[in-house]
Amino acid sequence: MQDVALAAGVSASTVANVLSRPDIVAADTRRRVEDAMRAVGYVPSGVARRLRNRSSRVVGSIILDVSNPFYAELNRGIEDRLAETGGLLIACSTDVREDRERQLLQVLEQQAVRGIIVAPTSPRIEALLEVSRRGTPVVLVDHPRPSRDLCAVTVDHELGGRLVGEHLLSLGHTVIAFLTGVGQPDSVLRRRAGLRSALAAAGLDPDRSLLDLQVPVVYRDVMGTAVRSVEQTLRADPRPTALVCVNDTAAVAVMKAGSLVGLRIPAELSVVGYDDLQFTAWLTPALTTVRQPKRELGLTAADLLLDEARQGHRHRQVRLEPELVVRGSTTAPA
Amino acid sequence: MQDVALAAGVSASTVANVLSRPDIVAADTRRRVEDAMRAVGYVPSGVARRLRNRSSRVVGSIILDVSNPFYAELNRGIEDRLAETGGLLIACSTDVREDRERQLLQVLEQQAVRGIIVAPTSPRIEALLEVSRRGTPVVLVDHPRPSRDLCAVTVDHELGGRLVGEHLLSLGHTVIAFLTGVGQPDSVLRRRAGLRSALAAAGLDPDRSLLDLQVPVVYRDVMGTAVRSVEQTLRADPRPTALVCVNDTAAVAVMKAGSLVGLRIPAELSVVGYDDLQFTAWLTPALTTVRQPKRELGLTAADLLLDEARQGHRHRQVRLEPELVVRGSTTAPA
DNA sequence: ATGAAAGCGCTAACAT
DNA sequence: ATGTTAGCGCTTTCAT
Repeated sequence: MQDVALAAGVSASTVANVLSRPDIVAADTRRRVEDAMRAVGYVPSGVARRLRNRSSRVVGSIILDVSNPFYAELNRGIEDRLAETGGLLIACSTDVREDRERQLLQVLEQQAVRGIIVAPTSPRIEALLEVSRRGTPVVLVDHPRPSRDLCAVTVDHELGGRLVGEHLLSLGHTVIAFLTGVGQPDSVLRRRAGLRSALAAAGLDPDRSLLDLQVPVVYRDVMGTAVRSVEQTLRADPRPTALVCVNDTAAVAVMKAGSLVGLRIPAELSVVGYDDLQFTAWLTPALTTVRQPKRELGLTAADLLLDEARQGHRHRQVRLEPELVVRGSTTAPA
Repeated sequence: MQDVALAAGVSASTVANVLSRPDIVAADTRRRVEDAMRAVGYVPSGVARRLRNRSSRVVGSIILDVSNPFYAELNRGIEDRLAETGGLLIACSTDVREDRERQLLQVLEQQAVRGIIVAPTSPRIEALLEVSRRGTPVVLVDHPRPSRDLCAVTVDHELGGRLVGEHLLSLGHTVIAFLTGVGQPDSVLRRRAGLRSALAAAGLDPDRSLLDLQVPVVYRDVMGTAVRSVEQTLRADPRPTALVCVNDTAAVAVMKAGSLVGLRIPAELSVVGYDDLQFTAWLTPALTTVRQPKRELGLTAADLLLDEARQGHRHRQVRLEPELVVRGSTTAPA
């Protein structure tokens, strides 16, 4: 900055003024300074600026895994909203490790980011509350127990489950399997509750008509896991005519497993996913699933975060609605 | 920091020493200071530290689209490598807009990040060279014309094309269609060159045995685009017996389009993708494709970037090899 | 072993 | 309209 000032024959503060309040600088002085900047190859120090100003344009997000399509789209929503006002996103993955979440939280707080958007690995949010209390806004995404002291966006997973239940009931299914891994997060439990409530509302006994299939997922052998799941479904008595999967990836694996064991889908078994990843529309049969408003989740989270800077901000809890997408993988039972 | 010093009954510099050189502080003083930090709820200012130190733990990446699985995995590789030394990633998307790339580059440089990893939108890299010259290391990913003045990682796309060609030839295909959008990047041109060289090596005339199918992609109607592509393939004379697609997503769409028009794949048409996204293994038929070393690309880029800080660093150009993955979507022509 | 002091690059109140 | 000046929170000599 000093160099620029020298080259332009003005003081450093005039250079500063050209940067932050160009209107108060005389037009030709401004031009001289701008030329000098270019000549010198001057790059303003965002770091020094922030030390002075307190304000940062960078927001952090801490989510499970940036390479998971669901979170990738979520992040994309955040990024798009931030970009509208020149903001940037630091996207970090935890791999569901609580220690990593804590570490990332700490680093981001020290970076003095504008705020942090977190899809928490655990329901315990004390650490998040502390960060928020110290002055770095925190927004929760898809967390089970929204706190009055934090903004939050969630998806109504119970509705998601209910929509699936109602759809299958309307097709005539009365025995349904619900395929999950072991030790599922709250969102899955809610979905299950929604599914059961739909069955109950139709006069069925959820304990008899909903079969819980908890399968330990072997990551090196997803296909093997899927085949076992399908076999287990077919062996059950009474045999389920529909299989509701914990997410689209699982559903795709299950459909493949079905074709491996010679099962016709949907004729012999209807399959339902969750998330609505893009390619599921292009499978054969195309997947019936529940669309999560992934991008909207990110947009809303960013909105809430940006609003924290406003005078008189009040924490809000927003709930978004998922949407049933009926395609070819479900049909009436044989 | 002053508060902590007061609470611990020491000077600010002792607090600073506890932070950056704990060993030179007397054990019990250190304990007193650490207690005070906790009591006060002290969070060191990463910003001030960087203004003093020059060093940042944050790396930026500028890629096409974080929600594209290919780039998501690339970023994941970068993030994983950085995490090993406490580094963080700011992941940004350009949507192939050059102005956005320029803007992001500028913001990241001002943030004084440790370095920037870029998958450039265009072959013109002057701006990148300038940033690098001014002191922010830049690493190129998958850029066509590696510069001697920048580190770079690329995938040997020509090899990728050749592998596909050799595979199809070995199955007995002699008329092959190559499906791309219009105005393809250099990487696709190289793949095409590899494909042609394989045909030539087998004694075929590439101009006759390779049919270029450039289809304008309508993003709102990917399926329509796919159907038109398949129809165009089938109408060509001589009729191609294999369709090589620009990427896995296109290949999946094409397979779906095939099933819509009653085409049996691979019996009547072999289909090949590119990238090896996870779910392609679970399609029916599973997709024959070329695996790009997505995560390795990220790991290597991060390695190169971190190495820039080393005394005596020399810019390097690393080329990674793709790998043919043969699955069910290709077979001998009827 | 600890503290005093200077300064990283910038901004904004105040003075000219 | 422009310049002077006093920090923002930290690190790092250099004294003590």
